[in-house]
Amino acid sequence: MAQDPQAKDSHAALDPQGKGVTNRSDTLFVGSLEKGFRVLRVFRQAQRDLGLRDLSLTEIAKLAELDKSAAQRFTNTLVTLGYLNKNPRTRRYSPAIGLADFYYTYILSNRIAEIAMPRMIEASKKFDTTVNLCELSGSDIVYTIRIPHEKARYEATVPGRRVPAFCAAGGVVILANLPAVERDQILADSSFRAYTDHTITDPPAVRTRIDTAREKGFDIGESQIIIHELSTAAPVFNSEGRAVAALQIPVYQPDWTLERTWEKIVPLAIETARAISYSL
Amino acid sequence: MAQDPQAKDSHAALDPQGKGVTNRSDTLFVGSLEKGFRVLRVFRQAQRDLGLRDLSLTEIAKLAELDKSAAQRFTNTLVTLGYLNKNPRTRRYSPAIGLADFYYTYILSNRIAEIAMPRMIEASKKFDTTVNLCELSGSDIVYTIRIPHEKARYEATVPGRRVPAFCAAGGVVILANLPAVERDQILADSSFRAYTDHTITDPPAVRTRIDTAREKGFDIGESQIIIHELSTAAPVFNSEGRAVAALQIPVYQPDWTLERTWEKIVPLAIETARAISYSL
DNA sequence: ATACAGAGTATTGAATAATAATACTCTTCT
DNA sequence: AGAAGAGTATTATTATTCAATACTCTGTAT
Repeated sequence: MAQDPQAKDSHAALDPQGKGVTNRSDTLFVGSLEKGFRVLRVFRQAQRDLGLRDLSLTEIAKLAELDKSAAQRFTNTLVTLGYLNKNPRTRRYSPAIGLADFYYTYILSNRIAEIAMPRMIEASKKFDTTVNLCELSGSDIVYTIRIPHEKARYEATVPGRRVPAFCAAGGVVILANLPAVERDQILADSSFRAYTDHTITDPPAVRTRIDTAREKGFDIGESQIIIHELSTAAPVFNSEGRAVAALQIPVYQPDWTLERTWEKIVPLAIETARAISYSL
Repeated sequence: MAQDPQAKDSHAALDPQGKGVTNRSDTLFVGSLEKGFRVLRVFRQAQRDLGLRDLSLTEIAKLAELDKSAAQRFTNTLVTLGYLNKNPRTRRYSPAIGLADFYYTYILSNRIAEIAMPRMIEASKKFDTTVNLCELSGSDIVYTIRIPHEKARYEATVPGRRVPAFCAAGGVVILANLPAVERDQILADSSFRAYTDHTITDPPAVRTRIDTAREKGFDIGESQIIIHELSTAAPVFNSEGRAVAALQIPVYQPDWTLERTWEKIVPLAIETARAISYSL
């Protein structure tokens, strides 16, 4: 099941276009810190593009665009801090368990996730489906909470996954309910790359999809990222009426038809999203 | 349900007692990188101890033991990189979605988690229970994969959570199957703090519990970390026979009695852990 | 077996880039 | 309205990061 032609999760610029914030060349920008993070990021890239679970020093240096000495210093530091493992036999580096701390820190600071969690668990039991929460990050969405039920492809079940907002149902419903300027900016920053043969990448078609999602209050993506996946999403609003997240429920053909999805899943997604919104 | 007297997740030294690896004072240790991470870690501590979801610059400076200038530089850098949010109104900082990337990176590099995931999903459906995978990190265990079913306390459902190995069922079964020297070292590093009135903290009693777990091949903790929780765990071994993880299933009294847990949950945990082990 | 290439590790002087002090501005509370 | 506290911007100083280099190890090929 499921196919996705080594589709790179978009990633690139997390940079939250500085609200008067300092930029990369300021004296207040600590370059060493960025280099350290660059080393960590390289592992995600290597996984995606090369299918590698670990990396040698020279590979890290190459991918992170650091010289050998710098790579040496940063890997050593990261190992000492518990964020990278070093296999003493192979001398290769891999991500370490310490990295999980950051996700925990983020999620625990996230009121939306906290409020959503019990409702998502409940919703997932209704039809034994996966239920996800996602939010916007640059022009991607990131899955923050996942209640997995289907045995989908591994990456598709892990929180922290990034996919382009324009083609993911969760992204579409968030974009649909954002102020126009923000939406336009994000679409301008998006590269409309296809994940499957069915991915809607034509900009006018993408806009139509978004407009429809705004009118109807939900979106269904058919094989947009994973083939045979019907991805239903509804927006979550905070108390100021801003679309801050999306509740997304994927189901798979042929177990689920489009009709049954409309009938059962759409109302569940909308209702759950609404319940979360009311509590925010 | 559930109580836990503001029990600090232990955290402290991630430091994987350097295997000939450089230490903190080497020229190969980049201090700026550590300071940056110290700022991020402070948020977890603040959550735990102060219940704060966001922090002011001065609070960060105090907690991270940095002067105001340093705090300023590091927060600015982290905001630019997308790892902290800054609320322009309140000027307070909070963890940002970018942090979720690291968990994803780690989990995708983790063969055990990948193999465990589908079996855990299956197992969770058997009795509609939560199923977790955890591994050792210093003297803690960290939950790496969680399939939540019960509406337990929020923190208890989030991957990345840390609890002391000595009192968590998952920790006990891992410790039980580690080489004696390693086990002794970890116990020596542990601070036997109680989470509940029922937590077994007496060192000889802890050792007895561990020995029993080794003999029987599983452990059940009764209200060890959360009251009314019956926590069942079984060890996962890699192909060299090393205990690399634990499969843990929590159920709650009075829905579940100790007897039914023995009868239903223990075999499920053991069987699932074994199935994972065979595939490693 | 031996030699060679490639990769990883350790050391060091140089200077860049991080630092800490300080002055300035804004906010908030009395 | 004024004062205190917090956040921001700027600067000279020097400690810390840096990159070059030499050394050691590992594994492969001859």
